[in-house]
Amino acid sequence: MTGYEIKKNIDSTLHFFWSGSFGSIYPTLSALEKNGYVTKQDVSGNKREKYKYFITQTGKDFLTDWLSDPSAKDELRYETLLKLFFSGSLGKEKTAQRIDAFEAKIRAELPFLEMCEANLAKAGDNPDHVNYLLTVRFGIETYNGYLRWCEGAKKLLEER
Amino acid sequence: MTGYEIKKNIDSTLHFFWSGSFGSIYPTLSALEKNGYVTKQDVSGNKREKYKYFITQTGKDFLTDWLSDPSAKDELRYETLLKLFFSGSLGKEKTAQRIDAFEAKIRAELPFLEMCEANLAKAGDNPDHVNYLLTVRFGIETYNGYLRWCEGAKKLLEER
DNA sequence: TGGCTCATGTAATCTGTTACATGATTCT
DNA sequence: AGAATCATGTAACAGATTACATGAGCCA
Repeated sequence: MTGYEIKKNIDSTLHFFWSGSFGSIYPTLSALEKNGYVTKQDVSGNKREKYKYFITQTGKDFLTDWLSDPSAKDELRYETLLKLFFSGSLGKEKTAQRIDAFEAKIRAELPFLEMCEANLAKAGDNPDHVNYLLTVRFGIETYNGYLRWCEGAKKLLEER
Repeated sequence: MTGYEIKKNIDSTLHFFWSGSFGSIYPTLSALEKNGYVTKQDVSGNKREKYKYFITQTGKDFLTDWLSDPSAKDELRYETLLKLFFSGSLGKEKTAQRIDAFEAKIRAELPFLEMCEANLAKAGDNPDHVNYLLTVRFGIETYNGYLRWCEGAKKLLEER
């Protein structure tokens, strides 16, 4: 893929749990090429400049090693919750409004994930599809957990 | 609180959705003092050096402003899922092992959250407690979502 | 007395984003 | 013709971690 295509792919398929900017993607691709993990190929033709990157055997070996290592760093920095944690002084009403806004955001994003799930459930022969489907379902289950929380949270605020 | 106490508190109560190292906490406290948001007080006595920080009115006003702004940046960088996404070549068995390991990690952390919930549900008069309880419940619901995903994921791998 | 926890802080480094800089191509 | 998208890349900056440096106090 090209750097631009990689960015597009991250933003669509991975965006639930990963992100990356051009400012990190292009320098990383250059570094990968310098280390022999990928090769760069000019596919501009007579059009504007455009370079596709291809993984090398060295790159594949390195990737396999990385995938084989089960250790993984999962980072969350959830400012929404940080604010909620310290918002006791804000009052119930405002807190409830925050929760509504959060709920709306989640509900707006769910259909996209469900569409991805439906598409991946159909095309099931490629072994990679199973993994794609698993990550999509992770997003769906997490979001459903969020929604359950919203429901309970609003109930709690009413009671107190 | 002292810088050390702040770190301890983050690691225990907030660690589900926030983190911070001494390398960021101490310089931040110095910056806050320089800007008049907190004051620093020597509470060493005849013991080893120890400084407590207290929020000023300027600090409280700034905090209220920050809390009142509903915009929040929620970041996730979930390497576990990133690896899963690209692990189609690893085979079903290894993938299932990964999921088991993830499930074990989550199950190990849940009792702590449930203990926090029980404690907070009891002491219910302080208005801040409601918010603490809400964040703990967020953790619990999210973790339950993860567990539901683990169950479904293992089923999917068996079927295919 | 040895090891863990308490306690403060800095320096080097790493990783990433935002904003900038540039311009072609395609769609309406 | 104008707007959106395609396409590459750099430079300045921001925010955080890790490792270092130091040492007191407490408990078994």
